[in-house]
Amino acid sequence: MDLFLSTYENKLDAKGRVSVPAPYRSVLERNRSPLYIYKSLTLPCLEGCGPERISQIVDAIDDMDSLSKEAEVLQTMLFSAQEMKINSDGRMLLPAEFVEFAELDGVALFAGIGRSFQIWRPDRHQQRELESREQASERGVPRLTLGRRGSQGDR
Amino acid sequence: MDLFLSTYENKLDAKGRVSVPAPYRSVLERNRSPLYIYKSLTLPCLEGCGPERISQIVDAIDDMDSLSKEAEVLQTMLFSAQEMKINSDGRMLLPAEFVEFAELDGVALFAGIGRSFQIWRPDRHQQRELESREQASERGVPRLTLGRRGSQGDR
DNA sequence: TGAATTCCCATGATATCCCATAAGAACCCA
DNA sequence: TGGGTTCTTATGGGATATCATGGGAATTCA
Repeated sequence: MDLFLSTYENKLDAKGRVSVPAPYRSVLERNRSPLYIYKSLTLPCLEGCGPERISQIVDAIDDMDSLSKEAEVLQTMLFSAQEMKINSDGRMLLPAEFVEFAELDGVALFAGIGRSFQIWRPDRHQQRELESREQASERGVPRLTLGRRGSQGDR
Repeated sequence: MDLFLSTYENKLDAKGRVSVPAPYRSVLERNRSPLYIYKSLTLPCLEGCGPERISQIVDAIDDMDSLSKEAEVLQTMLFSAQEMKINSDGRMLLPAEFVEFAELDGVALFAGIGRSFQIWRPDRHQQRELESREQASERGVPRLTLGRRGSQGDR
């Protein structure tokens, strides 16, 4: 079970370098996966993932009318995505465009959410967590069905 | 996983020369693929791809009634297509017709969308990205609930 | 012969690599 | 349990290689 979990705050230096948290790195290395980063479609943060997610998007586009609005939306994810080179020190170089998009300023917060992770400006992330917890207590928690998927068709 | 991703803004000089982004070049070189450029059917931009994509289009046309209007429309993609020579500096020469079609003016924006890429006039492309992001936040991301495909997605 | 195109080289910016240091965490041995 | 040692990880600085791009010479074609 190779998943991205937990949160880490690492420094972003003037050159745009950040250390990728070691646990994330070892997930990627175990799978010999390169790392892809792209701008979130709906949130002011970056998303990181392995190649499976990227090829899901590519395949999804091929399966739909390639001239539709929906396909265009998915293409937006692709052309914001970059394969990141992680150097021997375990760092990657965030291009200026990414830094600006997430409005990072010296610190990058990595938040693992399973098969992918997000990169946030720390104060923004904290605010988002607060909002989510408020919503949970006001409107209740979304239904969480944890049955085994696949073996027995649930749903 | 040889895909065209990310965006790059390169200069288009008076001679019509543009650098093909190095990552795109290495995708093509790895596959020993020549590069084809053609005019988009529906958008004011150019499209670039390798030979597989071209033959996909050819096959798609062969599968339809070759005398139909639809086939005729798709055929216009093909006869606008040109194989581009990439010189030793990694640049290609965009014919005036292409430059005019995409209304390029000194800068060419390359946007990788998986198995192909597009070449835009930067302001136009930014507009397009904005629209897609609006649509995504209003109507949500198109069915990215693409559960796990197959059993093990890797490679 | 003139225009267009290909080839070659120079340059600056930027990314990539390498080494050094420091803080923490894990470890070991008494 | 405590104290010291070794590894791993994060981070800073500087050297090197790569890439985009401008200019000009050589070549081709009409």
